[in-house]
Amino acid sequence: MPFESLLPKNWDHESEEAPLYAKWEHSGGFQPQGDGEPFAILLPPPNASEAIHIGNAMYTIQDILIRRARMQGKRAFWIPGTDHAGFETQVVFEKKLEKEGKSRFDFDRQGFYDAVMAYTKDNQSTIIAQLKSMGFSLDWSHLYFTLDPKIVDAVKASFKRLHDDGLIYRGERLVNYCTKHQTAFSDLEVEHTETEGLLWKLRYPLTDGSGEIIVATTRPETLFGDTAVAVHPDDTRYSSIVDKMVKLPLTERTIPIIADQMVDPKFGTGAVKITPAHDLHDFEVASRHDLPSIQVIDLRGKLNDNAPEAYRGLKVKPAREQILADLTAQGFLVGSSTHTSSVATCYKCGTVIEPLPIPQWYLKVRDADPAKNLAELGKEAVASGKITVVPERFQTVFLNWMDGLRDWNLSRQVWWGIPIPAWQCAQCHDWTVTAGDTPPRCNQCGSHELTPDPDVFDTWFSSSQLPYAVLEEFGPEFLETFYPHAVMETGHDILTWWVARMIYLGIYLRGEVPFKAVYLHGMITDRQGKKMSKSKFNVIDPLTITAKYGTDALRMALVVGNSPGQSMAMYEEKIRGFRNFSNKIWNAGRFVLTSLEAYAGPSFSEPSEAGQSAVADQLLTSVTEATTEANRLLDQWKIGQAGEFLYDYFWHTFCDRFLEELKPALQGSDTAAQQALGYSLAQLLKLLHPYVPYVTEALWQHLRQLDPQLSELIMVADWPTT
RNA sequence: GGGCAAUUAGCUCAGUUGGUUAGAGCGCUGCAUUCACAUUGCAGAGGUCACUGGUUCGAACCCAGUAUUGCCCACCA
Repeated sequence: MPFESLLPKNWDHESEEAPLYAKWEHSGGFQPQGDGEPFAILLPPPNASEAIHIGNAMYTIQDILIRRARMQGKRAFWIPGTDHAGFETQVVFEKKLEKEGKSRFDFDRQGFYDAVMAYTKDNQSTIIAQLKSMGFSLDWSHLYFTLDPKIVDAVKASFKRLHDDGLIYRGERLVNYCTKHQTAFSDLEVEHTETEGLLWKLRYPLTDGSGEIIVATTRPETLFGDTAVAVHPDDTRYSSIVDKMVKLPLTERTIPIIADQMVDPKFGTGAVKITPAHDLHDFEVASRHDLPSIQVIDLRGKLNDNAPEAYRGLKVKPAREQILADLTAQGFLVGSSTHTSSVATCYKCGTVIEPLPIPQWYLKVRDADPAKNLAELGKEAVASGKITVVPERFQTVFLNWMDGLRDWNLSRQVWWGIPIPAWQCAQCHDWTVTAGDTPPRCNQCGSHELTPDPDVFDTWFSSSQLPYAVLEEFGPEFLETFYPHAVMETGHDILTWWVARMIYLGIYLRGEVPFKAVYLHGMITDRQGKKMSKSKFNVIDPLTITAKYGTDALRMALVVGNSPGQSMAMYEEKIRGFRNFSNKIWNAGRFVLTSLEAYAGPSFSEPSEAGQSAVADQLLTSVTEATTEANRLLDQWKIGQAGEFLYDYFWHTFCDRFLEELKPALQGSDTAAQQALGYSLAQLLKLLHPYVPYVTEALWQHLRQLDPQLSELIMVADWPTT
């Protein structure tokens, strides 16, 4: 059949893409094949309960890496999965409930969990379909979900092991607590925002009647939790009254004046009230001076029974107003001044974080024993080059981060997630940790009165174990073969949340780095360089784009003109340009196909002998050079540059120059020139295939009709080398 | 307060580690249509490479500093 009538003038992505994907998937080529070098990439799991967003479209980089590896004959294994995204999903789900006039408290705990599970599973099929439509060559026969029983078991077993090794402990300290979401957070989940506030000066009279001390505070409502007033040891203004007692306003309680280095004599009045239960500094001062701690704010952000009756049950803000009014009335308020400070807020809802004394499970990141020093183990892996970081500058970011690493709070007061396998004894209050099974008795005193910890793990604790937990889920031979993974490709924004934790947990728990390289891409922004967010109405939905311009166009637009770690603007005109490129490839292919319709020469899979045409010879040389250049860039992780190079080469050298110059040869019977042309096209399609898989595969299928020796799919064709 | 990045054409950005006249896409100007592709081709205009010094035979690139923007980290009550 003549190609001319067979092939439409324009690349028809709409009708071509889905059948091609089905063909790939059914071929089994997405699964690791043969016995080449193992090359695994774990898909950073998208949130199962959300639709795909433009950030997920950046998985294109992984697809490019995996498709090239596959063509290079490696055992390419790209592992798909979805994330239960504990807290994130619970927030979304609760918002949905709120719209229905319900809350999670309308469910019992299991009922709620089941409802979220159903909701999540429901959405999961949507996101899988969306990932497929992006052309991603993921091995769907090995799909994981972060709450798969085996993964859950692995996470609990790790917790037990870390606990037994002394790296997990029950920390009695202040935690970052969001009173709206009713859960604690790690330091990472707290955002600091500059806020203009007031600094009040309060008069605390000395009990011996010899005077008073004026303290400066931004939080007068915590006054009932004060257990001391602190001044700097060298501050001569106060040296004579250190160790004297003062009477706490609005109460009958007396507290001491103490001296501590922490106090900045130049700030405020040089005297600060110490509220160990509600301030991180004060907590430390209290532990140095052995001061008691009195909690006056409860988990809902209201004053509790430790406050005088008049204030109990008031939320922080009204309580503050009431207390200030009373202090003023009784002459304790000396004055106030404006004051800018950075206030800790919940990264999700913006509620001011309340530091509260709640015991939680912590992972100890430093230890005197080098074999247990997680922070140093992680550092060493990167510093020594066992893990390559791309771009390089993030290596410094990583190392600096590890230097400042602090113990990690693993507990979340959330219902959706993996329950922490710990039980508290009603008798001795000690904790018994297992790998999941309910313990028969308390490890400490043998009592049978055990209560399970109601908390769940921080999602990142489980996701940080995915590199091995997922492989183990598939079977021990997978861990054996594919660990460590070839590369972890993700956004630079989660270097600290996720990548760092995967590294040190992988090294400690499995004795080897989880991946050999980390590739960090930048964030996608709108044309003005602003972050995309639903509330700004500047989001680009990847599926709308692919429907309009084709998947290949979006894929090119995402990687070309971008370098790792650098944020990148995305807008429609840019994508349109790459739609034109898809079409250019299509038409170049169409032209070659129609020109060679009657071709009966040697296969296109090998370069021809020296041809009769000088132009054909130049073409072969040129394609060889282009192949070298593309490989050189790709070997240096320069995916964007390689893409741009191939774009430019194909369009302006192959098409504009060689196709034009070879037109005369195609009219005649210069078989050598024709073979050179067919060969060159095949090579270029292969080089382009990881970037624009659909249009290249579509053409390849037609090219095979001229040359049955070509592989069945370009997806598994031999990668061009020189 | 500390750290990291960015600053190159009207716009969005590359620039392969110091080497001729600094590149691309979009936009703009002019020309071309029975030609694989107008989702095209050819030609062209457009840049003091943020600024100031320094190193060098030679700097967009290296060094020191300045400015602006963005991001990350940080417990000043």
